[in-house]
Amino acid sequence: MSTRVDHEQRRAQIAEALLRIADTQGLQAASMRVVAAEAGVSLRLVQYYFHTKDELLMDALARLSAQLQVRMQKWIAAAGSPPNPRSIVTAILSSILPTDAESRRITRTYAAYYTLVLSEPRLAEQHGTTYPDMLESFLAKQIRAARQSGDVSAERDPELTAAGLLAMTNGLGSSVLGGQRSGEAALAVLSHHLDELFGPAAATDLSPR
Amino acid sequence: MSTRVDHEQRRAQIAEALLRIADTQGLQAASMRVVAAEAGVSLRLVQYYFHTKDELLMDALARLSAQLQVRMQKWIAAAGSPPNPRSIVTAILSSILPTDAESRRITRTYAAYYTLVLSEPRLAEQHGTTYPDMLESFLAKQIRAARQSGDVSAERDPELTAAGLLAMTNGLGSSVLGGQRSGEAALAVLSHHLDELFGPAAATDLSPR
DNA sequence: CAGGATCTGATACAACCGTATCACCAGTCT
DNA sequence: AGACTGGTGATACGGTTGTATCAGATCCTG
Repeated sequence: MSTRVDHEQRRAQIAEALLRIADTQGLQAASMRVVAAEAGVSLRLVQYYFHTKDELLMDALARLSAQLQVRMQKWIAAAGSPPNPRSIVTAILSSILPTDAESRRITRTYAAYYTLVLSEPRLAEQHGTTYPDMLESFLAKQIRAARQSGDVSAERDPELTAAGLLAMTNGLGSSVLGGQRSGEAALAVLSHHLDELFGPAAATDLSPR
Repeated sequence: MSTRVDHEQRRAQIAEALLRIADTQGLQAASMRVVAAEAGVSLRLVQYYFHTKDELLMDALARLSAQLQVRMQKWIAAAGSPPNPRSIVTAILSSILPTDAESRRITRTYAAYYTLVLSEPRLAEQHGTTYPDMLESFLAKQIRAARQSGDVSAERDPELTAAGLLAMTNGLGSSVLGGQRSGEAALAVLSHHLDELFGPAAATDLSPR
């Protein structure tokens, strides 16, 4: 059971290279050879650690998804103490919006995967497609809590509202990536809708640390 | 100035074939040869009418954009007489949502182009990127009118609200394409938010004719 | 009717793709 | 010590890509 090098580390090194290329040049530019060059290894090595390209693609996607989850956790944790539904919802949605370098990278890379999933739906099943649903119901739970405490009007349906907010955030992200508006402008749109959903209340602190 | 065949018709025939492939298999599957086969012509002919692949890609995108505009016009016209801001906004947004075969085709094809634009931003300038901005300000105008007639709360900023609604609709469209929810479910989310924006009033008639 | 523009077919090209193969080196285990 | 396995390099294979070239049709115009 002895290995000269750390497999996991090597796989990470290569997968990260793939993600870097997907971010800057799109997935269609990420050939095995280009990935190998970006990672600073030989083509053979890429083949050795990932028997097929699909395997590499899937592994990298899993890592990307993990990175996003870590980021969201960080933003939620920094959402203010004690955490209330509003700050949690605000933190989650803001963390998805491409406003800083990291989120822009993640969002752009996800977008690169998006069309791949559209033309190859089998990939969706393989990867945790259930994840966005979990996120949506988590948001709905927060909104329901806020509604019971009177911070949100009783007329709002929690599920529909959560779905709408998440979709809006994704749509805003797309427009930022497409260069149609700045990250700050997108955040302003989101904030306006959150102000309207919850009371016109408090200041909106953002970003962790 | 004599031509045996109608150039425009031939170009349309080929470009339509490209769009059909982009819809069903994604843009990366739309090679010159495949497009030629789909259009039922020889590879040489495709090259003859479109000197380069970029030219074909751009021409097809322009046609797609025109198709969407026609569809939106049709929906607006059928939005009810006399048209009021609410019905117009509802018509526009619903027409974008992938609920029927045509809109699903258009949305999916647009999505196929999306990542292409991300990795090759120069394409965006070439194409009418100003179009979504026009749409957004048109929506804002409708909302401002509804605000002045008292149908929309004065606290709503027309521009921010319009941007949010459009982004939400785009985001909902993405989730439908991704198989996360049905077109009807997306429409329910949108309707809920429109009900909340305008009064809880009238029935929501949709789809033309 | 000759001549030139318009249109179409067949085929070639160099580059790149994902994947596979063959050979070799360096450690570990029996 | 010797066989075996994990890790690595160089190179080749068949296929597909966008584009180019050479040839031959078909038709309008002078």
